[in-house]
Amino acid sequence: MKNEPQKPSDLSAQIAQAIRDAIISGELIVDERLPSEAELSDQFQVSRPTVREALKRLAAQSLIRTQRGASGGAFVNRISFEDAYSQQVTTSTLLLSMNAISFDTACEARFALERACAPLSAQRRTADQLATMRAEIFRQSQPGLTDEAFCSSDVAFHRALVDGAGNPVLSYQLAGAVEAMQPLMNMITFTARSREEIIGLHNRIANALEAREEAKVDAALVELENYTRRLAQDVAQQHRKPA
Amino acid sequence: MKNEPQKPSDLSAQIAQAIRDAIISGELIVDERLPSEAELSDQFQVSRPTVREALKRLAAQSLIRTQRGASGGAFVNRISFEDAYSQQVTTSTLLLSMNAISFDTACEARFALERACAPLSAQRRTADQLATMRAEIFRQSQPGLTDEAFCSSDVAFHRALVDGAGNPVLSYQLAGAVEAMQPLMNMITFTARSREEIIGLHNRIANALEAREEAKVDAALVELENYTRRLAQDVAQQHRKPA
DNA sequence: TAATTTTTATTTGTCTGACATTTAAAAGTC
DNA sequence: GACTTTTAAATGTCAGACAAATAAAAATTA
Repeated sequence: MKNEPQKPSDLSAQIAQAIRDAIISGELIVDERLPSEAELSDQFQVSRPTVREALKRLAAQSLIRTQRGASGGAFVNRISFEDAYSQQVTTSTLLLSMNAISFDTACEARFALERACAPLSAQRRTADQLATMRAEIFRQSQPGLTDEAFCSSDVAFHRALVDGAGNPVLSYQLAGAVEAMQPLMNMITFTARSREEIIGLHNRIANALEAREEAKVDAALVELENYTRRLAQDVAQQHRKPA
Repeated sequence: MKNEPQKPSDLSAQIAQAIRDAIISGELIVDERLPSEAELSDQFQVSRPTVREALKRLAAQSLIRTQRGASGGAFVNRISFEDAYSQQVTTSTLLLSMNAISFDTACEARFALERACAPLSAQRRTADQLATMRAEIFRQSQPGLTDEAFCSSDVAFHRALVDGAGNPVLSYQLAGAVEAMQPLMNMITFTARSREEIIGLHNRIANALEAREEAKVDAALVELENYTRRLAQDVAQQHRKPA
């Protein structure tokens, strides 16, 4: 854990980086206790508030956790898929909403990624995952369902599809992407979408997965992508000439 | 920007969450200036150090940036692809190294994702991107190249492939994944890999992209995946019986 | 008047020192 | 030996101060 590798400003950022590097390099291992704030103050020759600001930066990235009391302190955190996933969703959501990503671009990326795990899912999906998808389809066909509930069920359906691949790395990457794009999707297709059409395609996906037919899963996903993009184009068209 | 929606501890985390929510909801927009630290202290009824810890948490996520001096302050940051990308690499790298992800799992995910953008890349790759890939292949075939340099060239090659899809969202997602997995890849294949074999496959990929033949790109990627996984199995075998 | 320099006010960055709170371990008690 | 009390160590929070940067206002000068 060396001391100052950066340009001269923002001590707390420098210290955070030094500790971060130590964690990434393996110099500090999971569940290892960092020196106390007082000791870090001495080591880095800064005050305790500065050290604390550095530690809070690391805590925000889930790199450490802190515990109060005797034998408490800051500990290197084992980053869980949940941690990584929720961080990715936050970041990706803002990234998309702040950078004027076109619906088409987001949609293309989303379905490209989803189709990537369709073959694996066709091979490996469990009965449980299939049941989840069926249950979500059932929810989606309930008459009184709000738009919000329909969308969240939509996300759950696709999440089950992705989880079917049985690869936690894929699930982490894809679920983050799908969820981050959902607000963008919803905003455009909220009013225009036909639930029947979507439910029909969901059913085709579920049936294809049940029969473990990769090609049919892929075909249904392609249709869903085309339908979604067509929808968005229609909505855009209407916005241009609202007469 | 409401005040306390959480359980009673870690004020700085609560305040950070409140501001984070305000940014995500759009209540605070890009480049908008937050109240000064003193004003936030008043609003949230906490001391300035506590406010500062909250702001540092947000800065660690690239949600805000700060500027000193008169008319300085904390501003809502427009998250760039670079920000999101580097954060994702850090998180994903640690996620993989801390959770005993098997090489096979990581490898499967990586190539599944990469194959997802191969068709798009075949359609859209620019002459420039193709030239980048050729240049990296050339580097890889230089005799005196260190293992580290070979690996970083490998990453650059695949990055160009991904960028060829012309979809920044895909590039962001994929490049993060590929780069995060590279250390894991290298660790296992460093000594055992045959550069000739890999360069041959890279050439096949580049040729297929030049001819815009999706199927051939995919086939070459599948072969590269199989080769890589076979390699890893061999290495694992040797470790078990080192005689 | 116009350009330049100086001053000033505001804001973040950092430090010192203190107290509150939590928690595990040590000491004491029955 | 089991339980209670005390103690010490650590993080969480606060108050007040000064340093440094920076933009705007004021003063100065050509």
